[in-house]
Amino acid sequence: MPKRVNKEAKRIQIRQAAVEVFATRGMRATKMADIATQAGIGKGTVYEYYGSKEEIFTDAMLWYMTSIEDAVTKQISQVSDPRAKLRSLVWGMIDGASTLGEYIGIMLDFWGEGLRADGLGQWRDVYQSYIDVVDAILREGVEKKVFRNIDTRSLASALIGLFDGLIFQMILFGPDYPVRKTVDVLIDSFLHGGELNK
Amino acid sequence: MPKRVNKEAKRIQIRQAAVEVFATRGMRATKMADIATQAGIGKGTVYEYYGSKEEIFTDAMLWYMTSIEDAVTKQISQVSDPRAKLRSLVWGMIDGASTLGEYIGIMLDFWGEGLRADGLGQWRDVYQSYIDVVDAILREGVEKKVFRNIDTRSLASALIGLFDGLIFQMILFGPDYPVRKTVDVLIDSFLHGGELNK
Amino acid sequence: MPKRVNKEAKRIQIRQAAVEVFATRGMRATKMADIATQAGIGKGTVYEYYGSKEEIFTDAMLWYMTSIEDAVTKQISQVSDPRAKLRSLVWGMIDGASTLGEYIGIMLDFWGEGLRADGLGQWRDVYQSYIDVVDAILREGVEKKVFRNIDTRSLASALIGLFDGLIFQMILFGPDYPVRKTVDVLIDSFLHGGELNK
Amino acid sequence: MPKRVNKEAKRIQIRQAAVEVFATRGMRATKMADIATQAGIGKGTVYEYYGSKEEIFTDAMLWYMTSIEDAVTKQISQVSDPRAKLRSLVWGMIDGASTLGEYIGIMLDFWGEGLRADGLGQWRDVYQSYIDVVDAILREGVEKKVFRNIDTRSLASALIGLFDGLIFQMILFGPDYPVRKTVDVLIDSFLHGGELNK
DNA sequence: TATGAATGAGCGTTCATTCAT
DNA sequence: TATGAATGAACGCTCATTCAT
Repeated sequence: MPKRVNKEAKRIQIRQAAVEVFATRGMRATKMADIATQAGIGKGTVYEYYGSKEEIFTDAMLWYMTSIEDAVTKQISQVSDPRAKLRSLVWGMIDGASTLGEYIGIMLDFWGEGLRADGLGQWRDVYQSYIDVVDAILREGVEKKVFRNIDTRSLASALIGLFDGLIFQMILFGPDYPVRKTVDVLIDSFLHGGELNK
Repeated sequence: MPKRVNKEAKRIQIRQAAVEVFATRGMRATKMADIATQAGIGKGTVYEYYGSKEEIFTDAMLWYMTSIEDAVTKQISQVSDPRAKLRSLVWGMIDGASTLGEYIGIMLDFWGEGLRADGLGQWRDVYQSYIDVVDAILREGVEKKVFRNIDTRSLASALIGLFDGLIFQMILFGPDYPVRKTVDVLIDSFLHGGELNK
Repeated sequence: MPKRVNKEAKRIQIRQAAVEVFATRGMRATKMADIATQAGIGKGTVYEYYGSKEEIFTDAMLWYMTSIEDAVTKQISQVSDPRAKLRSLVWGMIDGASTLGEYIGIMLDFWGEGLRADGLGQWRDVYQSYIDVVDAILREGVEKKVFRNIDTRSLASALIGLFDGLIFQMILFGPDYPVRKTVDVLIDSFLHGGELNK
Repeated sequence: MPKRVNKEAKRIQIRQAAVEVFATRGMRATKMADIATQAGIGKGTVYEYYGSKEEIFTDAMLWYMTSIEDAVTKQISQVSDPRAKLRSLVWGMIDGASTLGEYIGIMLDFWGEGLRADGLGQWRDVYQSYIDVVDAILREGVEKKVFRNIDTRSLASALIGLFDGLIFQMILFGPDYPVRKTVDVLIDSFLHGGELNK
């Protein structure tokens, strides 16, 4: 009988290795040999679990995005007040990305490569799903008369966009970039308005 | 030095051609031959004006970002009220990107490739410059007591991030994405606050 | 030695599976995995019975050629008249190939691959054996004064060559190719001569 | 200005190199690097003239077959008697192949690879063309009452098949194989019939 | 100066074979 | 004995860059 392996576990092992090298060197500069080496297996073995480099990339992307979404969902489930939920949401996203910490650079490739080719559909689904989560919170807030009667869908979209933009600057300016302060300021501005008096 | 002028004109011609193909196919999928063809010159000639594909890419990136900044600066110089300036600023960014319209896909590569390699420094400068412009507007508003006493630097950073995020969604969701409405809602939320009563 | 029998039976099972996939996809395009799957056994098991893909191929080739030879021998043993024997011979070859019917495409690989590498010797032996059979018939005919005093060896070689050429055209032109008519015409021409009067 | 090259001449140079290595090692065992080396050029240069290995192979095949056809056509144009034409035809084919002499082994690949994939159509055309030429000679002989009223089409097909079979044996048995005698015997048998008396 | 023919390092992928179980 | 997971040598093809003209 042949060696028994946990196929799924090995896929994860490879994906993990891939995320590490993708994050460091970028998708294009990452060679299959790099992934194999990082995973501690032979080059050919990678192809027993993934059909192509592209497939690994897509899988890594989905896993990463889903991980963040999970972190977010977990965060917001612990509070009930829409205002707190909103804060919690943004923090969840940031923390989700930060937990995956050193791999955050992989987002660059998600943005750069993920939209080319056929990945667009899945990518759109992931984003739509993000937006839906935020939208739900905002609508709850409006219903509970905690938020003004805003266009929740647009605002949700904007908040997700904001999140991406911040991630980008985290990467651009490095670990010294004060994400947390920036986020706090922004949420505060949103909640209380920036205008002095009207 | 009439030659000098021609030299510069040809560089621009090449850069323009490069932007077009980069935007359509993406940096990695763009071959030097494509750029040469688009520019209507020989493949070898490109190397008389640029040392490498990388150099063309960086130049295109800088030109694109600067173009947007110019559009913004022009927009905001026409109004004086900080609130109007803020709106004008965001609109300027969106319009800047929209004027460059069909090339917006190039942003994906700027994010994906621009930060790898040595372009990071210049990239940071460009962003810092963007943030400075926004910061100036916000500080002016605070000084004029139009805005609350907010952390202008953080907010400026956040607004720039928001802009990037929206550009991304414009690309992701295609021409049907309602950028303008989203932007309006967000600015409105910022100015007047989302919370119902305080 | 009951194991011996099983061993042999499995070799045949594998060879049969190999012939099927070789005929369909061709030797080079056939993967060891295909043969294993077709044989309903594991990939590694194949190596318990054959040392290499090359070895399977050679074995399949020899079996196929021998099968045809057997069909021929059987056919001609049923008649005694040299003329009838000659017809019977050619028909035997054609039928032998046709009985193996759908696998006829495998001949392409026998011709294309069989002569490279070290298979040449065995290949020569097989053909020599074919030629000897035909030669015997012709010599018998000459001795019985049924055929003219021809160079039987050369003619035998030519007839075998003819057979190969027809097989090739059967493959090339597909099932619509009228082998039987062509063969009839040829044998008739040989027996009665093509020239009108001498 | 760039170096001026005779594109067509270089294609021929590459094809020639390809024929040499294909004949020696076989199509599958021939590496693009081998062809390049043989042609005295760089590996990448080959791709300036041919899109793929497959394309080179097809081109070589067509050229080879056409060369033989040309030799045949030339041969038979020099005689007028159908009997002489028939002899001349077969000799033309053999000589055509022999002139291309040491490359005759390439026929193995033509048979083995040429029928797989999409080469089938062209291959069929080439053969049909061969058969047409032979058919014309035979029909002329029948019309001139030199040959019996035979099925010329079938016989033409058979003669072409015979040719292939002989080529095969030339390869199989090597330079000592007496092609010429075999051919002579066969043509003689055809013209005068093998049967002693009727 | 302008060109495009030439180049070869480099990489994704395949698959026959091995071997631990 | 039987298996299939693991492997890495091998190869077709790409394309940025060079340089002879």
